[in-house]
Amino acid sequence: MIKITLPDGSVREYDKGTTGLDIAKSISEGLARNVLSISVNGDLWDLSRPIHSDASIVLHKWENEEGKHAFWHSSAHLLAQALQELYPQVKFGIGPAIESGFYYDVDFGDKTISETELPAIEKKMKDLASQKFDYIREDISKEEALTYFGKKNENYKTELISELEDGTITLYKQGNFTDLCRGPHLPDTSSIKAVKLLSVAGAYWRGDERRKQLTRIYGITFPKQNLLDEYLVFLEEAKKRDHRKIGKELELFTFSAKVGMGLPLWLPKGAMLRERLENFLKKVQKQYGYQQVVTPHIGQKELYVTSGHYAKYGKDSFQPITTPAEGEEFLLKPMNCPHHCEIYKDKPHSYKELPLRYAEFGTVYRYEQSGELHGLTRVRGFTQDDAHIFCTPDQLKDEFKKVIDIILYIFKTLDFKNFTTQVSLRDPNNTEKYIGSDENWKKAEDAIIEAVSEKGLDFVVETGEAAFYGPKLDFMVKDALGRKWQLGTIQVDYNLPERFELEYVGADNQKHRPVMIHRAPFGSMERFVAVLIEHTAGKFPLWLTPDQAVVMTISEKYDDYAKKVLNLLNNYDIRSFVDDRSEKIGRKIRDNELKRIPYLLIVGEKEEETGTISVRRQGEGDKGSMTVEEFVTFLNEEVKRELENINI
RNA sequence: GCCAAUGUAGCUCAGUUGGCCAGAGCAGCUGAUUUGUAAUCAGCUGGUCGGGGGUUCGAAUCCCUCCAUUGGCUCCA
Repeated sequence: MIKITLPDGSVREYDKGTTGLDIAKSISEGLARNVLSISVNGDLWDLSRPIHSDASIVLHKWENEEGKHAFWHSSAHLLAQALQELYPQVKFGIGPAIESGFYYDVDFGDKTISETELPAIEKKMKDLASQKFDYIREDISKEEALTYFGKKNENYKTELISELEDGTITLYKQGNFTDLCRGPHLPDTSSIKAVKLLSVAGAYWRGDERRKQLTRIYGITFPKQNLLDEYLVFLEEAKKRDHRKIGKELELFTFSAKVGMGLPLWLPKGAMLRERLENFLKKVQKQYGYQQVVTPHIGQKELYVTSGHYAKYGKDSFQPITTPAEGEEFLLKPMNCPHHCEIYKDKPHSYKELPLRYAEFGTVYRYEQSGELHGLTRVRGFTQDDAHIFCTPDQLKDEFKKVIDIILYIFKTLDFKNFTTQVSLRDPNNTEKYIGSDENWKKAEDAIIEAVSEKGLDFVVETGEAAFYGPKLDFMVKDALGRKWQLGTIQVDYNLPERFELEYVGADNQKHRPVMIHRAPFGSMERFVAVLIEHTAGKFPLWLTPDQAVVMTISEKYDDYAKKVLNLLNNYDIRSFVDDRSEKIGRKIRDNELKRIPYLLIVGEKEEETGTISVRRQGEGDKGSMTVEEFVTFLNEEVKRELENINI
């Protein structure tokens, strides 16, 4: 007998060689029906794998990430099995579970596959699933594995195997499909009830663009049809929140093929929104001792040679602008920092002046690959809410922490609750990708980790993700479809001060080198607005929204009164307009609701007689009537509430 | 840049075994209506069917190419 410890601490005895499924059955029939995988002493196992010694276990169901993972991983194998039957020539790459579903990368040889073929593959998957194939685990040696896959000409598999350590390799088999796999898997295919293949895409083998591009098929599966239905509804809802769609509906921005792809054109309402965001941040930054500066959109090539950007990105950037006579070369600026370094160099600095904080809403231009462009989130010309802090090494950590405060304040004000933070460090095995000394990198990386830890942020560390001149802390927020975007960023930089030979005179009357912090709380106005749109579905906070109120007339008899109301609102700085179309009030309500105008003000006979307005809140309905002054107070209090949850 | 797909009026979309002057709803314009809490009625305007080339007696429809967009991959200072 062996002792099995359950998550609640209770211990049960089982025969040696019992399985996860046996344990589940011994607890309850319902659990046995729903359990998908098991952790044995912290390792993920199949439910059918015999347990030979004492262990503590956790059973995973659909509701657990581990359970879903096993389910989708097994589904990827099912997809592969279906592909093998339908397209015998196919060769397999890898097929993992992902955050929502799974994919399989396959090589169809000369054949191309299109999405029109997906329904047939789905059908085959469902057929196979209902045949209840067991997922059978098998241990073999590396040599045997190489021979086995070699015989089948599975060159992607043999490449993977040859890189594995010598020893035992596990295979999983269901029906006549066998795959190299660590597992774990479901006991059998029958629990996969609902299948949806979502898209076909190209994906380079092992993520290397120099290697062959395989066909990736994305899919998702569920143990019940209604879960799939719900997921498809979610996808539809997410589409409605897409910032590209809402941006068009609310007339915030547009693109023109004639102006150029990836170059956003901000329409009046979008420009208004953006301006308010800028003013909001300027106000916060003023309190933190930032000073606004302004620099041009181009700079001499030499500037970027000095900064190191030219060597790193010159070939992949917009190419230099040349002058007619003198043959000078200028680059569109890809970053503001070199310009700000030159501002710093305008005069000598004393340690008493530091930290110096130069801020600029600086528009930069980067050549992004055409296939990368995506609405406002990935563009070729964008405005960073940039600033560079020049400080002494002693001041670095405190300054870094203050920047974190600004970012958290902004996220809180705009109700971004589900952000993640990522510390990006240099790849120690690939240091030639970066500039600067090992010593400076260490100092910079330590400073970030200390500051972030002291701030109590919950962060993940990614090595190899640093900027080429320094490590960074990024704040990531998801869009409506769950795609992660980097918004705020803070970067520590010892290198540019050296390259630009920046100095200050210390208390010891000696020259010293300052440290630089690059930071952008929004990241870029474009991307930030995009994510804000998706978060709010276009219902912006009252303080930010382009139009706060609309005055709607019952009939044209009340046009004059409506204009009086509008004048009053203007006097109180309420952003508003009149809807005096010859339409019924129901129609005006509908149209302005759809335009996400927060307050709909109705004026007719009653209101004119009593000198009031009838107030309706977007999405909520009638709020009764009040005087314009009362409404202004009411609205201003709401704005105050939106902005006051922050104490700097 | 690569793989796959899409592109018909300002917007959403019909229209493919190739065949009468290419359609609808919404938006816009004109007129009627003077309206009380999510769509008033009528008329009209609007498209070189993404651009170019080809096949054909005939192309929105088939082929080639370019452009743009979408979903991914690679990249992201």
